Amino acid sequence: MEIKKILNLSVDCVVFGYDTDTKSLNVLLIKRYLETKSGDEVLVDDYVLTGYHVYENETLDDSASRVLEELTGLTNIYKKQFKAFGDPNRLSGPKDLIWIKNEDFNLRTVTIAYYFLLKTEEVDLKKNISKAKWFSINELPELGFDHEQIILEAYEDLKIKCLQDPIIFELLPDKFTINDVQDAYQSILGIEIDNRNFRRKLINKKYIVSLDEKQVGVSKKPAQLYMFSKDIYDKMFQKNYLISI
Amino acid sequence: MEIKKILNLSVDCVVFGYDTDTKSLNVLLIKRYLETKSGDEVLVDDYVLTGYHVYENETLDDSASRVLEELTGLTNIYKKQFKAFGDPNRLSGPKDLIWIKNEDFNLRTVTIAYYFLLKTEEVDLKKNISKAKWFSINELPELGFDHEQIILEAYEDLKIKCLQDPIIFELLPDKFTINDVQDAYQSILGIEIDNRNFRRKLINKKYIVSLDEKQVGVSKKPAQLYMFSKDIYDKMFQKNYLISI
DNA sequence: CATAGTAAACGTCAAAAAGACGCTTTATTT
DNA sequence: AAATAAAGCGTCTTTTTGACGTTTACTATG
Repeated sequence: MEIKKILNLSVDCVVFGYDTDTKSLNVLLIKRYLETKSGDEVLVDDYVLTGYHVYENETLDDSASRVLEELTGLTNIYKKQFKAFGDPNRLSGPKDLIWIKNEDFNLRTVTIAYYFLLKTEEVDLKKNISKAKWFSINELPELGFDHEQIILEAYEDLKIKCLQDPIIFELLPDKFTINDVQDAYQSILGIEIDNRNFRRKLINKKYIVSLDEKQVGVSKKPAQLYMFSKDIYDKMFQKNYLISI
Repeated sequence: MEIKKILNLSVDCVVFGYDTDTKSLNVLLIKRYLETKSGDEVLVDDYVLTGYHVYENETLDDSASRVLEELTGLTNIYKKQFKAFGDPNRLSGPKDLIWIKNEDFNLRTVTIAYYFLLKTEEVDLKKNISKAKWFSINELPELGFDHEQIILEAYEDLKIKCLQDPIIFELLPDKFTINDVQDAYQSILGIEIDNRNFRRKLINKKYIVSLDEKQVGVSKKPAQLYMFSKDIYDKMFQKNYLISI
């Protein structure tokens, strides 16, 4: 009995990494390989998201976590399933080329897209065999398939989510300064914030905990370090709905 | 060549309808039919969401819209794709029964779940062949498959979305009173709101437009009618991001 | 036709949050 | 020791929110 897939299911991962030094929100992308029908390998000058088939006995969430772990070695990273992409022709490409990792290139492929939030520094790219590279969200390279659209939709979702939940702290180191937080908001949202008002607002949050530590190795006045207490946050907001339409 | 699907793709639609009279948020569900292997039809005492296979040349969005139109006759209804459900065993059920509409019952089925927002009164259930019925979100019947989970996740998403965007007006008639809006929020969010403060706040929004009309046929002082101006709203909020973490 | 009843609609005051902006402090570099 | 530059504090005003008392306008009823 010949088995023929008529549908292919994958996950794609938009890995967001924030870099505190450059104040840049980055996306982790991999160089795309193609091979011709004759089997020669061809390097195509574009990038794609990491993604892979969903295994037979795997949940979608597990699949996304697996893909991330294979690429970065990281587990327990903030993850959000944000949209499914499944246009009938979404993977159409050069007809004589077949994506090396995907023998089902000509099938309809539905992908469940996730995004992850982590610190750029957390990922050790050198130990990776793959041609992974960070790109600023503002300077994306040529992207294969519909991956630019996927990234931009992830970014939109992230921006909105940023304003509702304290996910900014997923992107920042455990110990951060008030200005780190402000910079992250400014960079991600593309806005300017008054430092003095922002400071006051943030310091007054009970879940922003002042540490007995200051920055070291800075060439100006070292700033106070803080941490985010998820415990306190969760206790404060066990369902607080505020109408703000 | 035998063709065997190893994966089944469907959309499921959570149709939310708000009833201004009963102040209840309802979900449209259909009685589930099963048939045994011998071909007898059996009525199972539970309900399911409307959903169907995604056709070969159809986008996911189109598929959801088609399913809604087949059930309700309605088009151009607020629609949101909110999550994909694809656990390997998510459609497991009684082994000797096969869902009448789904010959792929034993396959892994990934469903892209949408919710729709409309007015309960808008749907004429009588002209429907299907056994569709409205249920209050607070009094759901026994549900088949994982559809209770899907509904509850849709509801959670709706509650959050409600607080960000003016989607409440998708659930209300074109002409409504201030109290209608308050009732809808209270019912959907399960909260109490002070009428005088809510009133002030809502009336001050430029996109809440007072009409030259009042309620008719009420046995008390008839209330002023208002409408929601999407035009004005859109002009006001062409990206206003407010940090409120 | 007056009156009672009820929901609609308006108003006030205080507390809290947001916005704008000036000034001081402190560690480091020169 | 002075200069520098970012960190950090303070003040004043405006806006928003929250709590709650009062008035108005329509229908129903006697």
